[in-house]
Amino acid sequence: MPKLGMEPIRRAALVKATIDEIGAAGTLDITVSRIAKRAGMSSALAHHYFGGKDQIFLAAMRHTLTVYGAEVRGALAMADDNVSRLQAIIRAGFTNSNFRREVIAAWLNFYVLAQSSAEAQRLLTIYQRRLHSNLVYDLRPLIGDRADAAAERIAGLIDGLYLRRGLDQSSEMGMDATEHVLALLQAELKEHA
Amino acid sequence: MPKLGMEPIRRAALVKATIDEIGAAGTLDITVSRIAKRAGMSSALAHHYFGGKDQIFLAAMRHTLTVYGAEVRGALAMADDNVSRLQAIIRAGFTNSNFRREVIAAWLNFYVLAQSSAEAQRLLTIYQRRLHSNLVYDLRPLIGDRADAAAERIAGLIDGLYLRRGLDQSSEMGMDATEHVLALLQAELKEHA
DNA sequence: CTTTTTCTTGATTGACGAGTCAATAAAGAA
DNA sequence: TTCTTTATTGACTCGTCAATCAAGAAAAAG
Repeated sequence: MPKLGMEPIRRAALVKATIDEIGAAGTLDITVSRIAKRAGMSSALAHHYFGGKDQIFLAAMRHTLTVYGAEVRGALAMADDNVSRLQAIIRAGFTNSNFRREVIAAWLNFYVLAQSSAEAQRLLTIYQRRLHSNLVYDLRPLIGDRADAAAERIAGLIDGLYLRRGLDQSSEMGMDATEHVLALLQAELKEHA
Repeated sequence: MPKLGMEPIRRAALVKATIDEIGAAGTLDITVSRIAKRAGMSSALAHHYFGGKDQIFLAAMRHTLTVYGAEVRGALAMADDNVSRLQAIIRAGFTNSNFRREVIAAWLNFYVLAQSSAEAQRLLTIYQRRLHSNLVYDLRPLIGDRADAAAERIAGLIDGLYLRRGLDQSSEMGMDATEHVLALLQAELKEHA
């Protein structure tokens, strides 16, 4: 019973199913059939809309990065001064939604994928650059020349703590990760005085 | 022409070949046959000595962690006071050998593997705990109660910068990563005063 | 009401890969 | 020498999976 305009619906369902499947398996070693079944359609249809497994993965990756980007933008919109904007950026990285199993699995696997896929590499670089430039934008007025190096450290600590907390997804450790990065931020600001 | 006592030699060759193959592919999605061919033997022999693909991966992971551990211990042996020991630990994470393509690929993939393999998870936890306790050991005499939180931040920054630098293995960025973590160390120490 | 477009899948193909096994060969033990 | 242990592989099994395709079914267009 073909309703028209199915394409965007199917694509969205496949992207979600892909992320869930990655989360369930912990790997990119999952089959198109399982993704399609989870999304409620045949594997042939998945191929029809995406063309191949690789493109399904890349779509899932784009989606993950888009969601993260939207979260950051949302948090930034509610902050006015430089310091609270910086705090918002930091907090956005450690929200509960970012600590769901599937999201963690997706990020880890995308890092791996970036080693063999130029497009994945590109997407990840965009994420890194955006985070860096967001940080520099608000750090510069506060600490001037030190902004770049400080941003490098803060971004590194965000990624590193996310990696460490993601591994043993034990309870709510996103809390303390946030505190650690905020502490680093304060140290970077105080250093200037 | 079976010489006796081949087992350790074969195992070592397979472990090395596995890491190289992971580095070449960027993935754990590699075949036992290719590993075996790279190690100069038949795939049947690989199965004979390791029992299965999973165990080959775990052996490769153990080897990688062992090498890293040895590097740290070596660096620590040449330092006497607390501060230079801390600097040695930090530097050990960013040596050239840790930035070889295969080593980076191995680490990234082991993080992914830890999501689906209890044993891999265990090994990675050991690494994290050891790094943390090494840092605390030398931080405690310097900053007391602050040691634990500071160690968390330093370890997080080490992992995070390694992740970021490993992705775009552009030139010698291990240098600046080291500087960043050393800067954080100084900030943590100064904070105490 | 026929034609075209969109959507959908079952069946199939073609390839590949993990793990097994029987058989071979050498070295040492008895 | 004969027996046993260790090393080694080619061939094979069994399963899986990505990708293709021809065909069907429903909506929209004419």
